[in-house]
Amino acid sequence: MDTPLEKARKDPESMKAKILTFARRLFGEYGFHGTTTRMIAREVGIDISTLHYHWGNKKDLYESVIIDINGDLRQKLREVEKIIHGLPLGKRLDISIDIMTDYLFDHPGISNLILFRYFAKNRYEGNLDFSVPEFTADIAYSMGLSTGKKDVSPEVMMKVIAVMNSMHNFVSGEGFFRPMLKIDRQTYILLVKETLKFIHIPAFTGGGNG
Amino acid sequence: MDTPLEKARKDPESMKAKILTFARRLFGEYGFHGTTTRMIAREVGIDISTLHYHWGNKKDLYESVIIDINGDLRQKLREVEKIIHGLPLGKRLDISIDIMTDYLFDHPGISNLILFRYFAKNRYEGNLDFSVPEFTADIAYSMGLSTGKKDVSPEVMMKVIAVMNSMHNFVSGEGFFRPMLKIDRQTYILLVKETLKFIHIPAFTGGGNG
DNA sequence: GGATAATCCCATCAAATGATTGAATCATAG
DNA sequence: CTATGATTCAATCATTTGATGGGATTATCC
Repeated sequence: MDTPLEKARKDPESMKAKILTFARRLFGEYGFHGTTTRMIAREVGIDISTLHYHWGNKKDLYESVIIDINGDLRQKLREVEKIIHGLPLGKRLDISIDIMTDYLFDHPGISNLILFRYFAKNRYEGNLDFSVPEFTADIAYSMGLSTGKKDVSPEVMMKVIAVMNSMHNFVSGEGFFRPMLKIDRQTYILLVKETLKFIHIPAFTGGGNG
Repeated sequence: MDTPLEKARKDPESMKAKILTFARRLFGEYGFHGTTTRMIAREVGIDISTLHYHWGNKKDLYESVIIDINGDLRQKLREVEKIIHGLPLGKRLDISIDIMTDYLFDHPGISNLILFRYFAKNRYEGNLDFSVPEFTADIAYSMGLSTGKKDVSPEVMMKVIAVMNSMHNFVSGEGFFRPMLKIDRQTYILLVKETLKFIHIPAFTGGGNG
């Protein structure tokens, strides 16, 4: 018995998948309360009742979106982990920043929704999310800041959070920062990578760059 | 002829000021669409009509909150600028991080609302905000990254944004990160300062710490 | 082809939400 | 005290919003 989310993943052309895609974008842009089921339905080009038919209520759809982006992010992090494995720390950071920045700019809903969950409350009951501590610990291990993926210290967790958040910030804040800087998208993405490397690499490599 | 905001500032005991205070907190926690006028009125302990009497419609109140936090932030930044003036860069960063972190933890609505404006869209028309580029340029000058407060390069603006955002992130994200790390508030604040210094000081001082 | 289930839309509902009206209350100057 | 204006609240409105029921349409299986 597949869940609606599993069905959607199996058939990306299905109505379920289409709704999920637009829901991700809109929830990411406007937040949970800022997005109406009618907005989502209108974007997809369907009736609200069709939306409810496929995904139940709004909260269920939202939670499916969250689970979905966590899945995507987990997969991408594993991919990056394989690529950088064994390289020196400076190089690991350099490559991770390049790959993850490109990926997040291509999938802005991920950064948007992650930040929303960090900073905004829902008026309805919030479900606990175990993905963030899991990811954070994994990255700490992958960066060589921890000897294992368990019992990572708060100090190290904070450093990893700082790195990840600065990426999400620039990706999700593009709509605000880019008009402010009056630069085009290509330049902005390049500048984001440069800035991230400028800020983070010295901290973890002791001033050197490799 | 005073605007409602000016009246509220003159008399912090007034109903206008009281409403503004609760509105700041709630808009910061739940965002524009996540906050209802009834939620604000209930917190203040008044009727919705009283709220509308003092502040007009919801959007006007929200914009007053934004102008208000910008004023507070501008004042605090000037204060910090005076304190760190003339010190070496590493020391300037060290002290700025201490003071601003304490200040923002004492006034969490500021970080919350700033981040909301960066990352979330409103369904209603967004008004341009000229405070952010202004503040950013001022900080760039204050950090010695720019020779003047005008014509600050995008590269430098990005670096300043990265520093400010990492502070706002930890302040605004306390409700998410602190339970995750299972540490008390005091420890968290200390850890935030340490992490911010660990990340940012090496980048701007070339590896040294003074 | 015909039965069956899945998918979709029109019409509609109930609750939530932003906002207003008009009457009551309070403060204060004359 | 009393008239005037400022402030507050109860009641109410119009719209938005989440959600559903029932019928139409389409796909699928036998």
